[in-house]
Amino acid sequence: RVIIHIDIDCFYAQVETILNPSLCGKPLGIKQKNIVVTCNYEARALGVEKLMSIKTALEKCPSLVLANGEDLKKYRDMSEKIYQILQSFSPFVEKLGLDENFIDISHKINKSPEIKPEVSGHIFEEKNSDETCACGCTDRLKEGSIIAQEMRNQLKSELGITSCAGIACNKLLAKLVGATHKPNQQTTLFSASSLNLMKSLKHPRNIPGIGSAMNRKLEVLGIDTIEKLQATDLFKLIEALGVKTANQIQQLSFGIDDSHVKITDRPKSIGAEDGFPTIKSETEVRKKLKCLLDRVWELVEKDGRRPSQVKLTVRKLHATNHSVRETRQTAIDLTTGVPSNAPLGPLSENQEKKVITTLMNLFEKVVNCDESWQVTLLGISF
DNA sequence: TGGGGTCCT
DNA sequence: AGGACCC
Repeated sequence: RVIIHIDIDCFYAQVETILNPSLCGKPLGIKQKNIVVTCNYEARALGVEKLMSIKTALEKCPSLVLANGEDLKKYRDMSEKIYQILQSFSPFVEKLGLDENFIDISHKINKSPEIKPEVSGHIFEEKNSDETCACGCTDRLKEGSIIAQEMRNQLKSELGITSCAGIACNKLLAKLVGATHKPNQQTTLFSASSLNLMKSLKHPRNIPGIGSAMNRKLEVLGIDTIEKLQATDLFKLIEALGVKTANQIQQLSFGIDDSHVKITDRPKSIGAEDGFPTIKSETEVRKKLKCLLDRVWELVEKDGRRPSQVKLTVRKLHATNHSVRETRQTAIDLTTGVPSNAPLGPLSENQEKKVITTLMNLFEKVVNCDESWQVTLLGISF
């Protein structure tokens, strides 16, 4: 296969700069509540990092300009335009978050090209990559790099967006190799260098698919390098992680990933949440929920499908000083009064009343109304 | 630490 | 319903 991974450079910061060109060239951070969730390269040069607290960021970089990124609408809109452009190259596009996409272009690769393609962009380990694989994949990947370049050129010319691309024979390697030259560059991995790319990650935690929980289990086993993960006896790994996960992550450690690019279709859930210092009364909760419902209903209406379930998310300030999230879900019937096949419109008063009542009932299952409670986040999801 | 999502158990 | 993972 030939898989391309496209990753937009500091996505939120680019969108803000396109919407407000006067930000261009200035150190820019995108803030959500107390956190700089991402920032542009000017800010990074001055010491700002992703997920840093606003306080620390301003200490490091007093000239930092901040844009509020709590409402994701602008980013969703740009993400959709990016997706549409990539889809014009291949129907096999999978979104990961708002700013990353995998594209399978295997079917677009010329079986017998008249002229041998040259690579566009970087090659991973250029020096020792002069061998051409007997199966023909080297030329196929080179052709992939040309297509990736065309995709990135089009994102730049039509949207003004710069991006990175990785080109490889599977999703794992495409994503990893694309990150080796940033920003606004692309890198191709020929399969002979796969093991070297994996080893260059150093720590197993750097493999996508190995998160903090699995990493902790691996460290208990003394596995703290990719090579140790490769060399670990599979039965030992199965004992700790279960057969499926054990097999999967040991394969990943060798750069093997058979997972397919899964076409991103309509979302399985649509939600909105909001965090805040603290809420202590049910009237405040009701008000917050109404506000969230208006926000989420915009998205639901655009989607067009009639929700059949609602989920409430509540984050409580626990006595032990750290917070806990709980969810409650129930069926909901929003068809009463209208033909059940009628298009979804703006939220009627009846529907709003029904949803809010349902949500308040769910809320009472989460908080014990006799005792005092503090809520620091509410979320609605359909 | 934020405001989203997916899939598996 | 929660927990793991991703951004």
